[in-house]
Amino acid sequence: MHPFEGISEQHTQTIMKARKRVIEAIGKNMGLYGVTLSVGHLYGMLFFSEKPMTLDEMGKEMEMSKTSMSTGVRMLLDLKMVHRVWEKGARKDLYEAESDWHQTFADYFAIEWRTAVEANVHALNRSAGELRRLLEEHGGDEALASAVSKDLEKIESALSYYDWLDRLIDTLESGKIYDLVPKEKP
Amino acid sequence: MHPFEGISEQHTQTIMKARKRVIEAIGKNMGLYGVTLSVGHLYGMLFFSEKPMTLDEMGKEMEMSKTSMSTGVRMLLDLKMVHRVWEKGARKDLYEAESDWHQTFADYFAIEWRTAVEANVHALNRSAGELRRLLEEHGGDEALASAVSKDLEKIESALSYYDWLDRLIDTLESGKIYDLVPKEKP
DNA sequence: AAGTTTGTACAGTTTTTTCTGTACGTTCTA
DNA sequence: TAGAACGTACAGAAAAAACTGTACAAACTT
Repeated sequence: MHPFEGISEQHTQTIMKARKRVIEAIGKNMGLYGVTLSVGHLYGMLFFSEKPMTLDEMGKEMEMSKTSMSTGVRMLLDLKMVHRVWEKGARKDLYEAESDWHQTFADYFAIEWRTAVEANVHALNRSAGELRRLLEEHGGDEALASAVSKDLEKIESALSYYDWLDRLIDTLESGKIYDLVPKEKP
Repeated sequence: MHPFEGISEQHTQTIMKARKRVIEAIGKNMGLYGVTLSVGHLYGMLFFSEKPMTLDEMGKEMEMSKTSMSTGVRMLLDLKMVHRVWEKGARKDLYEAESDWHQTFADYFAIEWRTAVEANVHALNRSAGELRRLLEEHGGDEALASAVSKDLEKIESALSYYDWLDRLIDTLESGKIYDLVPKEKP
């Protein structure tokens, strides 16, 4: 990261310091996306890099092993926070940070939260089915019916929440969210 | 967790199995809220418990130390996923899972994401200020102006995103989100 | 086809996090 | 006011994770 040809040492320092503050902040808060401090830092670095970077360049800049860069980049790729870039006759793979953070946010939900919703809904439906069957077959048993009904209520309430969450994620994924909450300040 | 008085062993098994599946799924996916598998599991357990639980009861049920229950509960309290319950002349503290998951979801953003937004915005503004000053004072320097402008653009784009995210969180916190994405299926 | 170069799998090490047991301050009981 | 019970701070042990170096397969160069 020395893109500052023709710029004095002092001004370079100022720019680097400004960048570093932001990178640090980003890195620290990317725990919300389930990534390490160092992976967050890697993203921040790529965010400011004006040209796509290779694994070797990242490793040098971060003072970390190439292996770590490889796994770090893969995580960021999975989250769609980074994408591979093609360049004429390039030997090495090149990576670039996704700069549209609205998109990144939406992707995160479409990828991670959607998966969780599906897994939970699956479990909830399965259990709800079993409980409903129990209720059908032994509905006469007062104590049983009462206990099962309580659980079923909780499960149904959870399912209703996930239904809503799923629709919320839909609006993020489709971009319809920007009709509801506009990008530009009202 | 043996609320099943007057229910046969076999039916108790069925209910427990249904619960366990859900608790497991919940626990597994609560990593999205930044908590451990075991804390997620604790939450799931509380979710199905029909009466509020004490730390000792949780420890017994989870087969974990009371200390772990204490710290686990505090995390869940911080996330507002669990709240303390008052009971007539109770020696021990009692805790209960927040059952409104819409609220839990909203609180999570209001608590964790809002904090992150604020920290990042702070850093971005600070750095933007420094860069703008640099630009004002040495705008004549072609190379400098070009480099600084690129960084400023990125920062401003990020700030614009955070402004949007902040407003999105507002709609979650105020409940206005349910006008935009209704709880009930359309 | 031989020789490089590149990215990643894997095993081992280091670091971090999670969990436990003890100790102690606080609050309730008698 | 003495005694017991409760919750948590803290330090150490156990478990999990992050990170590194080596080794190797795939792709490219010549």
